Amino acid sequence: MPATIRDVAHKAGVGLATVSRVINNSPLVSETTRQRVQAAIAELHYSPNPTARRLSLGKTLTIGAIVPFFTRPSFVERLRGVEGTLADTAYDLIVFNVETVERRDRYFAEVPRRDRVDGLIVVSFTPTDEQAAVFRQSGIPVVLVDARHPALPSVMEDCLHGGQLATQHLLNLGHRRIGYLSDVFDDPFNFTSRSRFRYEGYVAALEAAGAPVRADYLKQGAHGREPARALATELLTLPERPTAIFAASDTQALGVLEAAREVGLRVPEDLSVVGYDDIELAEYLGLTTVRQLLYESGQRGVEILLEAIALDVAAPSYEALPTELIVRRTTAPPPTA
Amino acid sequence: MPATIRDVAHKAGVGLATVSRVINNSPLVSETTRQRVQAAIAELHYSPNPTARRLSLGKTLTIGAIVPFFTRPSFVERLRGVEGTLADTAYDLIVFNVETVERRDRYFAEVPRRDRVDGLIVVSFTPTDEQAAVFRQSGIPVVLVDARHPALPSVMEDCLHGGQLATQHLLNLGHRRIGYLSDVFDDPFNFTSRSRFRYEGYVAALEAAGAPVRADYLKQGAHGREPARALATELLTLPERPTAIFAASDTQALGVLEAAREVGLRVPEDLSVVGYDDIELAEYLGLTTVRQLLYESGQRGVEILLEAIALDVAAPSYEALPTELIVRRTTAPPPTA
DNA sequence: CTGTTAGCGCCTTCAA
DNA sequence: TTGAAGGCGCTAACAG
Repeated sequence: MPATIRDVAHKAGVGLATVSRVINNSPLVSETTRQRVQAAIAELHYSPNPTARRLSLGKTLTIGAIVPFFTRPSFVERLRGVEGTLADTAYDLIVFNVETVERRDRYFAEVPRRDRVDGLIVVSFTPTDEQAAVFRQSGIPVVLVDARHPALPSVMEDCLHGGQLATQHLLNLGHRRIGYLSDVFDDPFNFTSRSRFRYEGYVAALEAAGAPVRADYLKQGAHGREPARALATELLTLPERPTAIFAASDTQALGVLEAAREVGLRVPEDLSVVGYDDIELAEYLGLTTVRQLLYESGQRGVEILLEAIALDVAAPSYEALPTELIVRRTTAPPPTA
Repeated sequence: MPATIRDVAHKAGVGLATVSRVINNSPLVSETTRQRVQAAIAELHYSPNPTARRLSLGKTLTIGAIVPFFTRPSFVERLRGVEGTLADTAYDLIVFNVETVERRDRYFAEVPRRDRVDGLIVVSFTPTDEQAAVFRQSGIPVVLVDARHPALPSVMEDCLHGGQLATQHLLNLGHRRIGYLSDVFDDPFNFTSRSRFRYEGYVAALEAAGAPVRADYLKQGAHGREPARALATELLTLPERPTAIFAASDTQALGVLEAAREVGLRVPEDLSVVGYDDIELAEYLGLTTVRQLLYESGQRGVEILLEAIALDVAAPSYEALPTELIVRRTTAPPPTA
């Protein structure tokens, strides 16, 4: 049985309210009584009961995070940013891991409640308009990280910028024939189609450099290494094959690497390859790639959330996070024809 | 402002207690009033305020997990087991990520409190005797996962078994000259020296098979791929080199693979290699390795914790989890001499 | 079976 | 500056 505020008040010979004031750093306490109270607090190892505090304040002092968090290392890294930022505040973090749609629907229905959390971070999931409406009606601020919705505050990497970075790097090396390989673009009305925006960055860079944007250099298929290998083989056996390939994910870049090996092309001498994501394997294999600010995305999400809580408004917004090019050993100038 | 129990009582024309009884499935309610109350609940979209519930019950309905959770994928997997198991209970999960000693000490001091959590899971950290004493005095059950302490309930992989598995596999393939490579054993009084117990399993398997345990086949050094590469080179340039090497971690196995390449040995034709951990790279490279039941360790930890909470006792215990051998492409019969 | 009442521990007016 | 008292929403005796 931990000591209560009453015990402290008793021991210090003051009223409950005074102890409360001391705990909350109210200036309305004389120095002498403050010290007396603090002595009593120390003696009793007192610390206020969080639950009672929450009930009395009408706040949960808790932030929820709904995350598909074990499916990919990148999600974990974002969550790390959330936790790390929250650790220095008075808020607890409750984690809701989503791996199935049932789980997701359940959490979406049960978690966004005033009496459950003071705010909610949703990572890597683009809500439908209905789901967004539910979030808004919950009365608590909800911030999207690595996703975007017009009705909600969102933090997301700048895919267009990432695509530009990668392409510009190849352009700078002297490449003009650059292929793009990705999974099929999502619905054009989906604001979070990453590969689509990466492609737009690719196109923008090419056009700015006056390089041709060739339809036969765009290959799309299912996600994964194997499909990417097949697509890359098509690219590499073209009459006029590209001298560089930008893959929309590292996984797909691995497929490109395999295809190059099979076709007998050396990387980077004969073919340059750029990936996207900077997964663990990328470093091991020396893959040039684009890295997102994962930790920072979680951090910014929390910052925006805490601000929304403090101001009691959660205006829709969109914040783009910059990306970073990691140059390793799979890119070089094109073969001198 | 969500509806309160009072609103429901009012609308249903009953007393507060009756609503409470309905919420908590008490049999002491007539079917008719129960239905009336439930109708009111539905109409008002009522759901009980968790904070008030906690205060009244004197329980937090919350479990804490202290995890070094972003430093390695395996920790995340264990945490996943914790979350998944808790998801089907009434408990919330608060996550405390530890990446620095300051953070650890702070969490160890602040988190184990009755009014904060009902129970605590500590992952992959072996407490000192003092820390264990603090846990015990906190009055809440604390369960160790992937660690062990004589004063606390613990769940940990059976390292000895893992070492045996790996060695037996090599023995079965016909190897007799098997090297062991690991980081330096921890203090012998540390119950969680994994590489030490893996070595003991290795020795046990060799002895059971009547194979020699040679001192020159045991190499230890700093953790990491590079040191392992150096150690493996020593092993492979021995006058009578081993035909197989068991590395205490996949990372170190990667170093062995590199060393083999440098020395001009083919894997698995000339040299078999077994790792430990089954990291992501292991699958990519086809490394034969030992996999632990990571998810299950978190799950068991929670089960033990919930039981301790229910029974209000947390007797020290130790539960060993089995390990699994994953045979891939780095092991084969030894070269026929 | 059901309603009334007294807390759970803390914060916050309102008086003094 | 300080203390007393009411209330946050719910549960659990205790009477009826």
